Amino acid sequence: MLIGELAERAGTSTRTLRYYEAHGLVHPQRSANGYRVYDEAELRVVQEIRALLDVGFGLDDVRPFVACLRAGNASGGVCPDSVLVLRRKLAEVDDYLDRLGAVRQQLHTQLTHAIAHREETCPRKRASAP
Amino acid sequence: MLIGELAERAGTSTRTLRYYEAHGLVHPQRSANGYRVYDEAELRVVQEIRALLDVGFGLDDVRPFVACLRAGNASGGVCPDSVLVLRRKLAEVDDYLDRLGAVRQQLHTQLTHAIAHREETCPRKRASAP
DNA sequence: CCTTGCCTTGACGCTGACGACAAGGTTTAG
DNA sequence: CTAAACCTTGTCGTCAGCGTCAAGGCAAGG
Repeated sequence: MLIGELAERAGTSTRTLRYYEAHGLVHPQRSANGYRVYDEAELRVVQEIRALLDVGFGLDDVRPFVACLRAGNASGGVCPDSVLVLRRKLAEVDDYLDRLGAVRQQLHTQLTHAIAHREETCPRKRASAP
Repeated sequence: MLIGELAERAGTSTRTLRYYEAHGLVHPQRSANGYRVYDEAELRVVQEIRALLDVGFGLDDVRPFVACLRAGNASGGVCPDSVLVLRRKLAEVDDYLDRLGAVRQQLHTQLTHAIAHREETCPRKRASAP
């Protein structure tokens, strides 16, 4: 399988696949003319990479998962290194959820305050929207 | 007040203040020697900018709040344009919270699965941790 | 006069995951 | 012969909010 085919099958671009290779995530063989040749298994690998990036992982975070897949596991997440990353990411996400929740609260408060302010400076006849 | 003093009082850098100016958020006067001269009110403005950026706003989002403060309001959030931004941001945050929650769920599931997998391939004597 | 400590503009660096070219080789079909 | 459709490496651009020099002007104290 050449790079174009893999790109299409994985729903990505050739540029992306070369980028992953430059960062050590895929190691295609080369045919006589210098073309990259991928075997079927790489499709799974690329799909795993894409899925993890979509979820907010960085390329470095993805590496253990790729290695895990290459080691013959059906899922990239079952190896110890992957689990470490999963734990760390879960903690990060929880952290972010907390902060984002606080932000949401703040926005809500500001909005409420602004509405109240509008009612105060420009009151309606009783309490009804037009 | 010169730029260095404002920077320190606002807890930021001179570079940052010049950056805000380049993007039309502050308009200091100039003294005879070309130095930027800020009046006291600008401190509030800069603090508002910083607060909003910290919460995840972009510079463009911040503009209405600055204008609102300059219009004499005690809070930058009470003007109609600011309220629009607040509403939009609240929606964005809610959206992001949803997606982040889904991601969290996925991570949790993967972790659970990985633990189960470990128990399966490398079982303990009964069910206890060392 | 010299140093110190402000200030000025200008311009490159950074982070991440690519997109978008440029300039060229290969293979196949017509 | 040539056009089409692959492939190659290399390099620059993107987004945001600054950090970090660089090179120089201005003011004041000793």
